[in-house]
Amino acid sequence: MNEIKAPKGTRDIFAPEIQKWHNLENAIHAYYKKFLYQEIRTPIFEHSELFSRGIGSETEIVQKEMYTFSDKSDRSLTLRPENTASVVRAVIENNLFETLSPLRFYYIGSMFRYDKPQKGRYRQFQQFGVEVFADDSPQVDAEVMFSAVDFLKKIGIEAMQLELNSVGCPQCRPDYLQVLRKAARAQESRLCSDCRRKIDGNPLRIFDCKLPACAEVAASLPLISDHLCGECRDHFAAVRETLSWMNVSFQLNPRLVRGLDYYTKTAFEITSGQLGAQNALLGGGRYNNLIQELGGPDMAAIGFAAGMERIILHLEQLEPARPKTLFVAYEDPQWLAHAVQMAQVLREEGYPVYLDYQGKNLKKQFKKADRVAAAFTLILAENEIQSGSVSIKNMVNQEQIKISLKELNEWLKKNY
RNA sequence: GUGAGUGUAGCUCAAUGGUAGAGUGUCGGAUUGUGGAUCCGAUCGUUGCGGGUUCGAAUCCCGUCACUCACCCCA
Repeated sequence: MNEIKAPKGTRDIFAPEIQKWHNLENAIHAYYKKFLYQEIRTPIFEHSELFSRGIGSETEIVQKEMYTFSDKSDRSLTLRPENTASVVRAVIENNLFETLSPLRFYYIGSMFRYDKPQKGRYRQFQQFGVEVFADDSPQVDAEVMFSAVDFLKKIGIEAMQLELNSVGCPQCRPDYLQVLRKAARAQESRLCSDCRRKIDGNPLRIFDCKLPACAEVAASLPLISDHLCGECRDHFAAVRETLSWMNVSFQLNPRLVRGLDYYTKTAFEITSGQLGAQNALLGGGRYNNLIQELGGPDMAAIGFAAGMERIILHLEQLEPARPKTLFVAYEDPQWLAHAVQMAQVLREEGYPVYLDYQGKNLKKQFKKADRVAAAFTLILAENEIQSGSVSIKNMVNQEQIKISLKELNEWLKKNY
């Protein structure tokens, strides 16, 4: 069998699951309007350089996970692995600082990463996210986190945890990393080979190692929280205080690291125990230097991105929410024209209507009506046509009545 | 990139190395204006793919691909 299948890590979404996606998308649009966010749609692919400069050329994502290709003019393009860099690019390119206010955006769309698929992780996956520009207030950080938690609660997710950290800024992080490297190197012999490599690369990752020996070493390593500069420390304190005003509970996690280089100060993640190994539902933070690095003004920003497949995994299976359907049946092909016209009229009135063009006899058509879960079947036959009426059978309780066509609309209004 | 498990009918799954099956679904029928239930009948497969061992392979071995889960990383 060499039939063509969906590429590894991609999937088809259809009924009944598609209903969850509609619900989730609608909820996002509705919820974020309340905070004056506006939707932004950016291209699915960008110049590769946007991501290597934006996300960081040394990150795992840029190093090994990008879908990069050359187009026919030899431009290096990349399917977006995340959307923040694109949004920043769009805001700069279109001078949105000058024209839109407030500078708050949300997006919904596909991202692409060449990862090995497993539960909750795909090569093409959907994220929604928000970005707030031009405000360095700690209250904005808190509001963004509140909205994330509140939104997830409103769509029915309870079992989640907000984890919070400050990853410092260009003033304090380099100093901290030096201290950390030094401390790690002092205990290098006790670390696994993986962690030894991390010392020079990204020493923060040592905190993630699950080996007991490494965890023991990690417990003794200095924490960023003790090495923040005055500004970062004040900002972080204000963020936590605001969260408590807002009644948002959180867990401080001094080991929380983000996989993208652009984060400064606030970093956060919402995790869930129900997801298996890929337990991050949503992650984000502040990125006060990215806009300038991508050629824009010196402007603060904060945002997050959420994995929609992972959210969908948490949503209860819905009843197939098919709207109540009207089925138009005709006893003999000679009445097909009447049936078609009736369907047109009913659809014009707003009802979902189905009829079976290959219906050979009523028995078959009723079977079809049953399969499409029709609520009512409208029957046209010689009897009805001649008297200018229609028979209506309630498919649930099997009651059947005959009414004149003039009364049909009225009847539907009452009984549909 | 690394590791483990699983690949049999559209779907869920059986079959000690000896003729590939069941349930479900689909289609047809149980007399001509009526579905679901029941009954009867039909349809359904290169056992993921390619090699090897064997008189004989769905079954054992090797390879490969896909799916699932985990490592890694992340949403």
